Amino acid sequence: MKNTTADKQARLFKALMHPVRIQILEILRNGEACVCHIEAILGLRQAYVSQQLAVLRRAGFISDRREGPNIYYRIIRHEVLDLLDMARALAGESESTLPLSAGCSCPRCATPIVLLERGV
Amino acid sequence: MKNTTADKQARLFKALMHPVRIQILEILRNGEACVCHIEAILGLRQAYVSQQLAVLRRAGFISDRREGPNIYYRIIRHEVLDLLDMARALAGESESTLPLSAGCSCPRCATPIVLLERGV
DNA sequence: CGATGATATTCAAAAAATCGCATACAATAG
DNA sequence: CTATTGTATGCGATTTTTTGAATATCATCG
Repeated sequence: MKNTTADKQARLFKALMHPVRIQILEILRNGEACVCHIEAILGLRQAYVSQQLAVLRRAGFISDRREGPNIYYRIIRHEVLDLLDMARALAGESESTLPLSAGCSCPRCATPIVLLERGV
Repeated sequence: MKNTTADKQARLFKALMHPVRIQILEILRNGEACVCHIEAILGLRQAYVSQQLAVLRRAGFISDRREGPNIYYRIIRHEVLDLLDMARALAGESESTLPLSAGCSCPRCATPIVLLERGV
């Protein structure tokens, strides 16, 4: 595998060239989320979401953390969000219309908002 | 073809996911260039360069202008250079090492530098 | 221990991108 | 008009990506 500057740049863009991966990053923009959460928001199968998460992980954009049976993903290279913003502007879109909440069964979603706000 | 915000963003990244196209944009960063020029700098065949230029043109990043037998390409969405810069930074590279001059037979290249500087 | 729920990985088929070759086209020279 | 030069496009073989289905793993509960 070649490793010029252009190759490295191309690999980053390659990881972003898929709408589902872009939507996943938009979800993670608001903070950690478990797979079941992403699955519920996007209406996609678990295995498929896991695959796309793996691509983003290999690209170095996100990382994961296990909490009991759930695995929470988060963005570790926040610059990638700037890339998304810039591309959105170039595409002539002002907002990314994405449902950000979803009813999934992970403990975080199951916990009433009131308690979350109290930091419980 | 779907047309959500994420789809549009993905199409832009798709046009940038190839090292040769990134290198072409880096060449055009310095101003107009004809196909023979790009061909000479990158050491690629003419038909191949034309194909990559077509992808960049369809993505709306560049435009062309005919001058006699030569066709000069230029960037029309300069924001794309910001995307390249940002990706380069994310890749941990500070400079794009790219030969910017080349000996090709187009009138512009054939004109001695001295004359170009005088605006001839 | 076995069962269950959450997630990851593997495999294969379908779709798309890459890239070389041949050819078409436009402009100029003769 | 014909030949030549600079460029574009069409076609096909190869490679890569996508996507679903099946399976594996890992933590927890009983």
